[in-house]
Amino acid sequence: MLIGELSDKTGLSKDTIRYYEKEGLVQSGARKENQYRNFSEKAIHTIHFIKNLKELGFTLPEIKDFIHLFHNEETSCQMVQKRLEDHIVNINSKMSLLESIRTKVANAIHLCKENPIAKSCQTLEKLWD
Amino acid sequence: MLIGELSDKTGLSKDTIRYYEKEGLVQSGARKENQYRNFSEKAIHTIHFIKNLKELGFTLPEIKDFIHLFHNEETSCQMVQKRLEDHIVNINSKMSLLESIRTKVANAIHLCKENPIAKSCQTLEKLWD
DNA sequence: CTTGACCTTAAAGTATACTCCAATGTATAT
DNA sequence: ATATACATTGGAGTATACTTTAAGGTCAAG
Repeated sequence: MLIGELSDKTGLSKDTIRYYEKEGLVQSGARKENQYRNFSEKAIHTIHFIKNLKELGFTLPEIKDFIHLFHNEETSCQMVQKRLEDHIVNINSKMSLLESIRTKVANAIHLCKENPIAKSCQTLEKLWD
Repeated sequence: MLIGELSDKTGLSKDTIRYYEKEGLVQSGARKENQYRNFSEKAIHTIHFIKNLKELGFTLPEIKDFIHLFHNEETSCQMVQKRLEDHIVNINSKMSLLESIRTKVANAIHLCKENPIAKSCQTLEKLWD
């Protein structure tokens, strides 16, 4: 199928598909005589796979790695698990960072509420010194 | 003081200070005759203020807004509180997104652990279809 | 044979917050 | 006079995942 059809079937823009191909995430096989890309049904699955992994917060290089894993006979479930566990570690550290920020911002809001009439904002003063 | 001294006193690189000045976050006042920037003690506080707000996850344009608030007579604590509340809403939505991703990834890991011997990884298969 | 709907490429633009570079000017000590 | 340690500028580079642009080739229908 041509790129437009693949685009319609996956909801991914044609430009994005070309970009993914350039990055080695999707393959179009041999070009037609007219130089048009020629995708197989498999490309639909590949793009589906990419979308699912994007939703899990993986980057394109990481997703490329997953695609290699998927096509490699040697791949064990443990290898996949390892990637997922590394990923969850990253997610956890991002969450703790956000959590600590949230606490600080919540405290600042609390300070504002305590002195609602104050002409000068205690929160700003505190950030300044 | 010259930019190098300000850099030493704040721990911010000279390039970053110049960048902040260009963005209107810090002011150096009138140049010396030799065209060197001439910072006052206040610049130290301003940079301190910027750093504190960066730690709370604010962007430079947002921080610039806070600086304006700080220097404006009209600023009420409520105006500050409003910014903080908007910010916490953003933080919360980022956290829920991460939380939902974490759940999905944890489920995938669980699936890997359930079938540790499987030659083909159920998790990968599931992402593919 | 022209119109319109396809397709192609390379290259630049977007957003954010710097960081680095090159070329050059200035101040101070020896 | 020179070495060294400062300072200046404009502009490019970094990372990520696209999106947009410009200029042009291909194909089927009327």
